[in-house]
Amino acid sequence: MINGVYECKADAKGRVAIPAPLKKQLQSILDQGFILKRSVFQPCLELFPNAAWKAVMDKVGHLNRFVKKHNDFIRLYSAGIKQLDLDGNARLLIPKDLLEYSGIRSEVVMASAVDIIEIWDKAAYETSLKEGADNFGDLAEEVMGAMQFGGGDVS
Amino acid sequence: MINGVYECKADAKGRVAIPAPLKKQLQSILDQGFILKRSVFQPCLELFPNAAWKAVMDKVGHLNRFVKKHNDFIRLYSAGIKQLDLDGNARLLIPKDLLEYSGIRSEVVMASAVDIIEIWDKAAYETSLKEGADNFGDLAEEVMGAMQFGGGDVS
DNA sequence: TAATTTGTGGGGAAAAGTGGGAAAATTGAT
DNA sequence: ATCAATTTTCCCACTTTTCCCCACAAATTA
Repeated sequence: MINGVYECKADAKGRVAIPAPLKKQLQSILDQGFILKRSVFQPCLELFPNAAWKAVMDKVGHLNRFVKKHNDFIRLYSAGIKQLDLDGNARLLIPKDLLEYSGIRSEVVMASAVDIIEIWDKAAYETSLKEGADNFGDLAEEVMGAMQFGGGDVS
Repeated sequence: MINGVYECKADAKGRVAIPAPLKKQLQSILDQGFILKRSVFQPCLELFPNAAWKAVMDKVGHLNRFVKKHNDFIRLYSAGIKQLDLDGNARLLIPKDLLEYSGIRSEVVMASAVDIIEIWDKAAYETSLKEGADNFGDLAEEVMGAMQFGGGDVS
């Protein structure tokens, strides 16, 4: 479980340093490599620690390739996957095609999402938060159902 | 359960001392760390004692990120999350992005909300109280009206 | 008034972030 | 096949920020 949302910067070469607090949380698995890929729903990137990626692949591995939709899903979901290691300064080098897909130029947001990290262009991130806030109440109720927050109110 | 609303100040570095009465209530968990994050609906911050946060994450951790609404919920709810510890003087160091989001410069209000603490810029807090006061009667009736209180009536 | 607790501010060491450039590798052209 | 040109990778050094500690001011209590 990873916790933390941090702003950082990409340099002209597409290198992004992992913010220190996140780096600390990932310390034990930093050298095990990562998978970087497009997000399914949003114009952002997803960074999977290798173990988290394996967990996903376990599930994908149980799909039936003789079912066309399964086969299609596997191909589409795997599109643009890159295996990455960090450089000596714990920076990710984001490939050009993924920079373009995510719209990342300089200002970047790294946002934990349970067991992976979403990597956003800052402006795109803020936009998506603003758009989502309007009906967050309905969303929370639908997604979390009877979940008990403080006083029955998700503030 | 945390009680009380207190005013305090942020210094030029974004450090906020926890008022003594609150500190007393939290004494046993001060050293267990906190989660600080944006509130979704209001321009204020939410401070979760670690235990309270874990309770939330137990549920969020079971969501399925292949469901778009789940994915959206996670991102919206996680906005601005930071893991924090107190410094040697029991002060919180509020990160720059959260200072900006909350509009906090100097005057701060810490308001308990059941098991978390809301942290407001004082002016923003007063404004939100004024706006809320107009229809507070209706709101109270709507939220609390249907609830069964223990012995007798609520008048 | 003295003593203790609470609140406030600042300085300096250490870590993190940032950028540039050299070495290595790849590509392409002659 | 060799050399030049471009890209990629790696490493180093500088700048900025953060964190930790100490010291003082204010307020509360004895």
